Amino acid sequence: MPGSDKTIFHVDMDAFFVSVEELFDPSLKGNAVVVGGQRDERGVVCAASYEARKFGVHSAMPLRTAAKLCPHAIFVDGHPSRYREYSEKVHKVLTSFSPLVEMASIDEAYLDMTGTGRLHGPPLRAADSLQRAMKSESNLNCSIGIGRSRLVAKVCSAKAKPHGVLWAVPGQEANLLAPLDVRDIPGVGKVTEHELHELGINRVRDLRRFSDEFLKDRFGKWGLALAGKARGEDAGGWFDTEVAAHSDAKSISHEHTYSEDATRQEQMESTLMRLSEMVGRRLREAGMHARTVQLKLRYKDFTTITRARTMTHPTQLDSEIFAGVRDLFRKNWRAGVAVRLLGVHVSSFEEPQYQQRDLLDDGQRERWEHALSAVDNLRDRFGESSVSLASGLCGNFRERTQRTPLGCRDTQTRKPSSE
DNA sequence: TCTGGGGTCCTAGGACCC
DNA sequence: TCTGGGGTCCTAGGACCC
Repeated sequence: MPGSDKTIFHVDMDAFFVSVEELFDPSLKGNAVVVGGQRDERGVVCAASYEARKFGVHSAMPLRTAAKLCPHAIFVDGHPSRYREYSEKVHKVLTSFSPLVEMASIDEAYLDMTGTGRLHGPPLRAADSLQRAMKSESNLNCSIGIGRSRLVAKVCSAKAKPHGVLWAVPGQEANLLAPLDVRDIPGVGKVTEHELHELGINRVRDLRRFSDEFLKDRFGKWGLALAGKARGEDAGGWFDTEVAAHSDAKSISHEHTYSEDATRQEQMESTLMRLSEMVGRRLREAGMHARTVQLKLRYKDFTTITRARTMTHPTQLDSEIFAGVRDLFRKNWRAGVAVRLLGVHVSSFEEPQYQQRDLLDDGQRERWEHALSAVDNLRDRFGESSVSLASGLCGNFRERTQRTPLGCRDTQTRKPSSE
């Protein structure tokens, strides 16, 4: 009988965003609640309470659709900092059960519980203790799936919701998966589901009619993984089941969808400036430097393009990120066509090589990075509007900055200086 | 029903080099 | 000069997840 001898827990918080919001406003409890924005806004549902789900509301659905399906729902804006705060509490509870905890996202985690029997008892008892500890220490409910692979554990936690526990007994994985819809396999989305249906594959058991070779030819590398998943294996087979602390980020991005499509170049470039500042700040906080900057541009009709540029040296400076995306924007925006969304994305993180190149230039760069970090700190302590950078100081563009009462910026980019 | 924002991973093609 | 093959880097797009 194949399989690892590991015991993996997948812990998934129940309606996480909604539950956190309820802690801050108990009057929400028991009601249909939609987190993500107001009922008439351009946006989608971030999370819905179980009461709202009864009316067909689910995440990623347009807010306006949710409002039609469930008119009595209470619409609440999201609060990312609250979710991060509670995510840390969750993480703390989990690490008291196993040293091997991998946060897979803000509200779910894998635990390697192998060999914890003497401390926590058999899997079901350990899961029960964990749920109780979670409730008493974070005030939140969670569901737990238990299996010999991450995949099986995750499928089980989904089936256990809400506030349940499901254990896939070793050796029974394939039988447990067989009757499930292929869509229940993590990684099978709308498109893959459709392609599988065309082959007559609707349930996981149908996958067994096809050889690994056939699935590989048809779906590439993914097909092979899929064949394994039907047996309950992780992507690299039974021996790939590792739970590891989270690896470093590979990209950082910020994007903005206008409440009304934009058509003015100055307006869009000021948005790109703001997004560049947000990205630069994240880089400085993480102590990272990026070599590739990318612009994302979505037109009114939803057609979307991305344009990237890789530089010779990595940066964390707002001005260099902005100079890159502004140039990409000017070269690629079809002038006059209304724009719905703009995004700034950086990747290819590398250590800067200060000594290697032009010493003068890089000495100046390093001083600028320190100066900007200092600005970040001041803004943290005294508010966003406490520091503004004078014209010309930010690099090869001039700006005049005004702040609205909300603290939002309206930056006008004027005549660029010579480049 | 009129479609967010933050990520990860994969594929495919072209440039370039040996 | 009629024309291989492998490797790496880069770009663009897309599927998928929460």
